[in-house]
Amino acid sequence: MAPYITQGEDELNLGALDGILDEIDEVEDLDFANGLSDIDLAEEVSALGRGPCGGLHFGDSISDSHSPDHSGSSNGAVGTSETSTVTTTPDMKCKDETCRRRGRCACSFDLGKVDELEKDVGCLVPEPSDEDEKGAAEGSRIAVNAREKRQRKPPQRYIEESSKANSRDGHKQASAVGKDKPPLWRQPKKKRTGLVEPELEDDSSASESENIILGKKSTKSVDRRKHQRMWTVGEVTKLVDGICEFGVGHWTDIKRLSFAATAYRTPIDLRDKWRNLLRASYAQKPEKGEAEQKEKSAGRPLPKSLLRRVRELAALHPYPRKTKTRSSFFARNS
DNA sequence: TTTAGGG
DNA sequence: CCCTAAA
Repeated sequence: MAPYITQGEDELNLGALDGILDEIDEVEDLDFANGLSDIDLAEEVSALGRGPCGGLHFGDSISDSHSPDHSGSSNGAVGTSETSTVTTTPDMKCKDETCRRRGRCACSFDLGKVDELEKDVGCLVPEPSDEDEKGAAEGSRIAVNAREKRQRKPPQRYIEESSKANSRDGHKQASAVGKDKPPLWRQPKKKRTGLVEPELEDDSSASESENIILGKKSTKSVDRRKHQRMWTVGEVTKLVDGICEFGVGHWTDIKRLSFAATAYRTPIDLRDKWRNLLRASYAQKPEKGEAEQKEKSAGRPLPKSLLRRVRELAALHPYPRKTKTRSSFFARNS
């Protein structure tokens, strides 16, 4: 094969690699979905099965099965049928928001639009995206290459950051350069790991690859984005699902359930992603022009269903919890 | 400790 | 994504 990447690379390859890296992640995800890793596939299926916040869920307790706290009531009990659902829910831990949120579940468009949903689903599972196909083809080859490279790649981490940090702020970042503290951005302390944390997805592939991009010749434009893990549709789906289930706040709960298997992606990340999603959704909502939408979608095409759900949730609550609508609670009580 | 907001 | 302030 062609010696794609060798040791003595220059900025030339860096540029190409940059674009490639992006695809690598996708490829990885795809591979998993193809059957290499059941977990990812399961996630996709689960998310899809539920569709819009528990619209069609079958009894698949694939990944959500382990919900000790909520006693699996969130397993689609919401959208199952607008009738009982919570009959056997012994408000063991239902404080107020959680219970209420679950009951309401802003997604009301699902049932009426099953047809559309089905279409979206169909295009989502089998072939995530037309782009991916291309990426998969040359991505697989690259993946191997990249893997080899990252293996022998020295632990060269934030050399530049140290000097920069020193010059800039010199907060506590400077300490974590290359000494004892490994560059683990967010070491999963396994502290509150009540449930098993397989960490199977924690292949340091993406993280390491990122390093390559941050070559020293990157000048000084890489301050905070040490590593950027790309959010795939599956992740976003899960995120939206979790938000729909537990509510907009409660990132911890969402992380514990929907993202229990995902080592990275701390609650804060979830929140950030949600914010970005809101931005995207809001930017796209008023615009009916297809041209602009197309451009936006070009980067990271989100399934229509996903966007719809985001819009729904966004419409329900701006970003942070609104007024909590506590008035309604009181009104009902009195 | 978690959430919210800003960079 | 990272950091900081407030609950």
